[in-house]
Amino acid sequence: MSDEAKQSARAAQPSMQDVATAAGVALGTVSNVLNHPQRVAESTRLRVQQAIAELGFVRNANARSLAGGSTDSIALIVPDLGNSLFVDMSKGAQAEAREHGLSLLIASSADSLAEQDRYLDLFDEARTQGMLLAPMHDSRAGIERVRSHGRPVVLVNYSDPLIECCTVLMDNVLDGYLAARHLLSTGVGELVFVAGPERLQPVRDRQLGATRAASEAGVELSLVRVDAVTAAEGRAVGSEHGAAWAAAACRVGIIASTDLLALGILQSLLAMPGISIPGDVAVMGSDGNRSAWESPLPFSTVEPPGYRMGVEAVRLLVEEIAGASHEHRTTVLSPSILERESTLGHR
Amino acid sequence: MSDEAKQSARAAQPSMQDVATAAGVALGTVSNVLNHPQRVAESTRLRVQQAIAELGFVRNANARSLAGGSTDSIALIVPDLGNSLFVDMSKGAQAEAREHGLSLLIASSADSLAEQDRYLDLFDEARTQGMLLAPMHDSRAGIERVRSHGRPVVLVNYSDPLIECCTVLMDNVLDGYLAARHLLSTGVGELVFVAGPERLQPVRDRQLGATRAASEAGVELSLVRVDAVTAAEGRAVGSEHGAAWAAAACRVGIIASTDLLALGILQSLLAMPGISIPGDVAVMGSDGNRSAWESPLPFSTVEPPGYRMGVEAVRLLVEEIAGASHEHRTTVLSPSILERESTLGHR
DNA sequence: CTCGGCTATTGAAGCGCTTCAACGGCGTCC
DNA sequence: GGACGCCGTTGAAGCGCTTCAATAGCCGAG
Repeated sequence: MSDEAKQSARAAQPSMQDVATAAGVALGTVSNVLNHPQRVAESTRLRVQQAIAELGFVRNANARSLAGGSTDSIALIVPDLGNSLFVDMSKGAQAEAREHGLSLLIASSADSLAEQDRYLDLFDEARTQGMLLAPMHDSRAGIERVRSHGRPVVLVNYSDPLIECCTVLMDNVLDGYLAARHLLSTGVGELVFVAGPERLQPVRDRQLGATRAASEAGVELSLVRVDAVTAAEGRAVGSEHGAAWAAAACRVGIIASTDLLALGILQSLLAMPGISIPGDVAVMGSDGNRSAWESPLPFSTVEPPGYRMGVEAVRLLVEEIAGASHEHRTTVLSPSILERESTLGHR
Repeated sequence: MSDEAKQSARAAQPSMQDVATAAGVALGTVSNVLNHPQRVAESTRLRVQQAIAELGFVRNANARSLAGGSTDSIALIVPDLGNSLFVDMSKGAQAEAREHGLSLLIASSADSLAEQDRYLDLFDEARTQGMLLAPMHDSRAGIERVRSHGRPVVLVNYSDPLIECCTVLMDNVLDGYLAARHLLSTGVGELVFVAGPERLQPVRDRQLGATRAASEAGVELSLVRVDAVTAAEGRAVGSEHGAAWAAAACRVGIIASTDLLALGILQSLLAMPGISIPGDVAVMGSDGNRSAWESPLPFSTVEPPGYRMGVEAVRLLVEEIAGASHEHRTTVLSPSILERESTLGHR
């Protein structure tokens, strides 16, 4: 039997018909054993199950969903698994998917729009029940394409007012607001917001929140704009402005629009002699990206509710899949502040 | 047309037959347009393509692979996407998969054997070309099941001498060896290895390497064993032994068998007054897990070659898929040392 | 002893696609 | 001008499964 099993495996895998023949029953009975066991007499069921085991039969999911008309998987496409937000999100999504008896397939578009489109199409063709997408900028065409095929898409972490679908966001305005409030509470007299490219919506929102907090407190907030939210850009900013910040009349609070920027800024500031952190300059990140935490000095940041975003996104998707009368909704979750050495230790 | 498209999307998606009818050609011709365009006259091709666009036709990948007999995707199953090793691995695997025209599906078993089995079966039933598995301990049954169905599996990061298949490993003995050598080079006179549970092969190997380096240098290496490789256990170890380490006659070098342990140890040591790091005690991690880098003091560690492991694993898998005469191989890649403040700054 | 009403099983009709033998039209060559 | 070959196209036969109407077998009620 071992030989026999091995041989049949080497060649083509055994089909349901093979199982039926081996068990001396009809094809439909095998199907019933698998899908409606209560319809089958116990003796028959046992015989079929034994045949299945002996032949090493594996259901063909492709044929199954062809005949049955649907699959039980959903997909999550994220731009970068290196960002811990998306890892947390995938964990939440997976847990919630299993609650609903769905399997979650994860794909990373590696920050490439082309790759994102490839996966959208792949999952579209695979007839998944629906998709969760943490879209890149300019994803509209791909999203609309999938949606127009009747396949629901829930957006996560990024919204597009022109796309009409369920969305799960974190409150990036609050993110910036909390970051600024935290810095202000440590006694800084001046704020600097290091912004990324205009097109990055989360970054824009954080700026808005920070600005609001600053004006509420009557503190000046100045702006530094960079072309990319990377550690390298952060280092450049630090080198360029570090001396001026340290020389300011009052203590300066820096809000980096992402943790990678914060990392770079800290790296360069710490390399400059005579600047005390957080004495002269206090620095905050604002997206809780753990892969930026390889820092010479642990820095404060704002943590996004990644896990809950994943959970909520699956809930919305499941509702839309089931829903005859579904109305698109947007869920907004709040981030939380994470205080560390780059801002504390002084008043 | 917009209405029409929307309607057909709401209901069932259009099939190839629908396209054929719309374009006034036979079913087979549509298939040819999609799969062998050069066989079709240009005028016909254009007509068909237009019909496809108008109907919003999407190939059904399930039917396709049923009829065609194969898919073009492979899967990667990892225990935890929170560990940056597996994130790097998935990036490498994805890049290499695309080189070969394959799509990579990623699944996380969330450290649950049951979940790992679920995904093994899911991908088995989905008739993927093969799987990459970073197995959990005790995975043999599931792996053998999939392999016995004729579906190749490549193991990553963990080997099992009882399972006969291609494997990609990092050299954990070298990992421990490098860590110990690095500490010795900074002038420690005594080494401590903080080991995890016996059953964790990588941890055992690191201990072996560290032991070897210690004996080569004629330095004593003592052992502390913990039940789990977590930050909490690390803190417990630090609290228990910290004072003794600091009081030792010579400078002590601590090798934690994982970065999470190192993190915990550092957290507790730094909370104890009067201990200088790396003056009295130097601490190293040894698996380069970036999610443990939220450390009060950046620590040295050994970085695994995650990306290259992903690439190599896909290569082996592709070879086995293609290979009539395939011989199982094991590729071993070397880690590299990462020096930071927890060990440097003193001689 | 018959018949209605069960339950367990069967067989066939698709699901949407790929593949391939067969076909028809047309230009070529002798 | 007829035979030949070629290219573009067709139609049908599956791929492995689900579903469902139809059937067979069985029991108890009449």
